[in-house]
Amino acid sequence: MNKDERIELANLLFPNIDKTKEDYENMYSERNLSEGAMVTRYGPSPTGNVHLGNLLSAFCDMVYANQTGGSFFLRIEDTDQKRMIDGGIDNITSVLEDFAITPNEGYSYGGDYGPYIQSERTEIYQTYVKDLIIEGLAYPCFMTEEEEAEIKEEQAINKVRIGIYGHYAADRDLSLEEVKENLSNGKTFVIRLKSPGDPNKIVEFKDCIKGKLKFPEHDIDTILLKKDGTPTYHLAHVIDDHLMHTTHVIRGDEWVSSIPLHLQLFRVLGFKPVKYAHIAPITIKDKETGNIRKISKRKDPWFGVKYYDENGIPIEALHLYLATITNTNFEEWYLQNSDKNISDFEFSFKKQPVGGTSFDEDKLNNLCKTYFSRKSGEEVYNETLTWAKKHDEEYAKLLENNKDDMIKYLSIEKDGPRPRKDISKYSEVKEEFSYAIDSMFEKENYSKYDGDKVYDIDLINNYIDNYLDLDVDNNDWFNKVREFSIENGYAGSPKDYKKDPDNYKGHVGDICEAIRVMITGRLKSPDLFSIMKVLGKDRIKDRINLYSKFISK
RNA sequence: GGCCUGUUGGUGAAGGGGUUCAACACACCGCCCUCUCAAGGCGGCAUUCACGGGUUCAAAUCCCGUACAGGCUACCA
Repeated sequence: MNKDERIELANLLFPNIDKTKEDYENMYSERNLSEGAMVTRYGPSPTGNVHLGNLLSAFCDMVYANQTGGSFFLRIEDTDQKRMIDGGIDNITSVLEDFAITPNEGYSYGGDYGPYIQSERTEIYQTYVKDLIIEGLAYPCFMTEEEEAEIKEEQAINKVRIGIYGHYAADRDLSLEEVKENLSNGKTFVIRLKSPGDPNKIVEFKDCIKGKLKFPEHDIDTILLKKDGTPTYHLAHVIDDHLMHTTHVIRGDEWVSSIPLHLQLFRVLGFKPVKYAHIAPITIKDKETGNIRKISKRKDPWFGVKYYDENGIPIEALHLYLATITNTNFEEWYLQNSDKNISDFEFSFKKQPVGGTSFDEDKLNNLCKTYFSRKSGEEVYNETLTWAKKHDEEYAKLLENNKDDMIKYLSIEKDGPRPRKDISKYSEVKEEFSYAIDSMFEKENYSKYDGDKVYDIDLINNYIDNYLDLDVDNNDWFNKVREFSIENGYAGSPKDYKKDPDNYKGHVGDICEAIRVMITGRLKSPDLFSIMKVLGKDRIKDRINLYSKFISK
């Protein structure tokens, strides 16, 4: 076909397309950004639930765009109407919101480069394809899906490369007359790329994360426009990221084998290619088989996104985890910079893992503990309350009614360079601080105490009445306990006791243990004196009475 | 079948020819601190980097092969 024929063909195929690619080039002008600013995008398909892997890639998009003063946008990739699920799009935006991953622009966020949903961009794609046809770089293919499947089956049997290329691309050089005839016979068609690649040539390419990669040139006549006129991912990706002026495409590494195709499309369309950063999938070592596999929603609860909210894992702690798997040096940096947060860290593609990243639940847990340890008692209180309002209304009410006490308890051993590190989830607060709320303690009190010792109530009452002074500091308090111990036949320190156990009834620790169990109902607790201070003498006495009732039962 | 990619301790991983290169973190164990717990301190935990061969004076690091794992090979993304 000569050019005139191709123009006729293009008009025949796309009679309703009256814009030209120049119109769109002018419509979406270059972004006004400083040198080095990265424009990234998250392009989910509304075909299922969002999972951890999606979150990781969106997190990367956000972090790189933010730290370079660029832009991070959300684009809905809904070109496959068959796989759409109800509420899929709303689900995406609400998950992003819940996880504090905030695009600067995009679907439902606005911006100058929209529409940010591919189903509304069909005309744009068709305009570029029409141009490709005029240029002789694409053609209509009338092969049915069955015919194509047969070819591929035959290729598999003959052990040759699978795909529509070379002589398998039967409709590549149809004459205008043949096309017209097919059309008048009512045959449907797709538009294929007339790939200019030579598979004997090698394309070299540098991925921001994976480094140098080599592939044979792409020579398959990939489908650009489906039978229904909608684009395939490949075409939509290249056109959108060009028009939206994306600088870095960060995506899962299941896409690396498509790089030669995408690079070719950029060239054929006359676009400047984007930079690619392919991130490794999140994997897990299967306990049964010992194999590494992608994490799955069914087997691995943390893969689903609901898990975090339901279990009371703070979003910021999850961000911390995402940051540690995004850059392998983040963790060390964070531990050394207790006063800084994620936005102070400089992420780099060079420090991004190349192979699979394995999910490490222990590490997440530890990160959560570190997160809580760096929050003040009041912050922990507020966040826990917010969480409880959603998941445990009864407890939320108790928290609200006991705000002052609760904050005091949550603040124990929080100052200084080694803050307490005992909570890893909001859901643990209720259990960990079971002694903190009087009404709760009255109900549950000693039911959780699993020791078998019975403590001497008179002894402790004697101590409370005659020795306890809540207005002193921790050292003086403890010296007083020691004094009391010695006077009552207990050793002043565990060491003294160990030297000569027969000479003593026990040691200070036993006295403290008795007090601890009586006022908290447990053998382990944060600093005892701090708890006593919050309670005050009257409530301490109440609890001892409670204990006496408990043991007389 | 073809084309890519990966494989370092109980776990997550650093390191991409020599020089503390087998870092760091988590977990675990031991000791110390200590009224308990958490935290913290000290120490232990891969003589060796999937396996085989090659290049080199020198390899976890480069090359080839094998095994295993993952991805792609859709009118899905």
